[in-house]
Amino acid sequence: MTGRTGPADSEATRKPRRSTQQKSAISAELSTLGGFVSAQELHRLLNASGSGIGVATVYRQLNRLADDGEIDTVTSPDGERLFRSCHTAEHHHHIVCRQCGTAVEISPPVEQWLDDVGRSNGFTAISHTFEVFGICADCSTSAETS
Amino acid sequence: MTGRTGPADSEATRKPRRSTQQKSAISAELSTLGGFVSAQELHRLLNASGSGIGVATVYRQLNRLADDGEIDTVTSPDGERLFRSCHTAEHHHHIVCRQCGTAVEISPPVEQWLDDVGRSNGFTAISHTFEVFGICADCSTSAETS
DNA sequence: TCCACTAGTGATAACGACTATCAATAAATA
DNA sequence: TATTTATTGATAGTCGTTATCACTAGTGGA
Repeated sequence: MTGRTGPADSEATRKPRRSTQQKSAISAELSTLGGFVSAQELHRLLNASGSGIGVATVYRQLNRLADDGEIDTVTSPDGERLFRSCHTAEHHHHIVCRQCGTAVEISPPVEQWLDDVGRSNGFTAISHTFEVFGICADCSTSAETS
Repeated sequence: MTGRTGPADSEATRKPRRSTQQKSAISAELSTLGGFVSAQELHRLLNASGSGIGVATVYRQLNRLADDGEIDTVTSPDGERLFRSCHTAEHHHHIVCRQCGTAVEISPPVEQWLDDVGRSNGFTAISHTFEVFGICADCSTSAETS
């Protein structure tokens, strides 16, 4: 016991969360982009526009935002994690453009199905990833005319 | 023109393929294991049982086997690739035990659905990953009784 | 308003998975 | 058996991501 009063963890698990310029810059950039971006790319973009945010901070904030459910994450085919600001809190999936990161939300008919399959095979604590990549209409037309 | 006769690429793209002890050892270990393993783990196991196979070789063979469709690959939630010998050549998915790597083949009702969704959103060249992880019956019971 | 406290930052080292390099080795073929 | 060259293995390098740690800057109280 330290004797400090403290905010007595308002939510389930207390998490101080202090608002900083970097955090705002990151979320801002993320929402103006719209599509999915890698942490590396985001870091590059942020520094290109002047702010001297470090890589570590980008990763930190991105992870935190993801934990808090404020952004969506996806793992690209080559193992890189991609992020995008998302407003739907509930579980959903995307079809993501390999080229520009544009994403459309989809709801594949697998959630219920998965439960059944898991149960009937004796599996518990089931988690799943369903990620779809493709080339969006814009990118495929611009590729043709080049 | 080198003048060599050569096998005139029997398949689509010619690929010499020479049979080596290492390759056999790797596929053997893979099929006795049964479940999914990471390249690193496989390398560890192989060296534990005497053979002095290098990491590079493990990765090379694993990649080659995967390319040839002789083994299945899956990407774990933390980005590591897992391999297992598989006999079904056609496209399918698995539900994999996070603990022991045991896998059951599943065929989620998404293949056709995906086509439709992709088309209706203007996406082409669609690829998808659908990976399910859980704890198998064996592992969950052994965890209880510990 | 000033201060103490500490979450958050940033530079960089470290880490882990994976790949490239390259001399040496060992299958296949003549 | 000799020749050719695919394959190997040790190792350095790449790349994404995280840990470390001294320092900076929100925040709440005096």
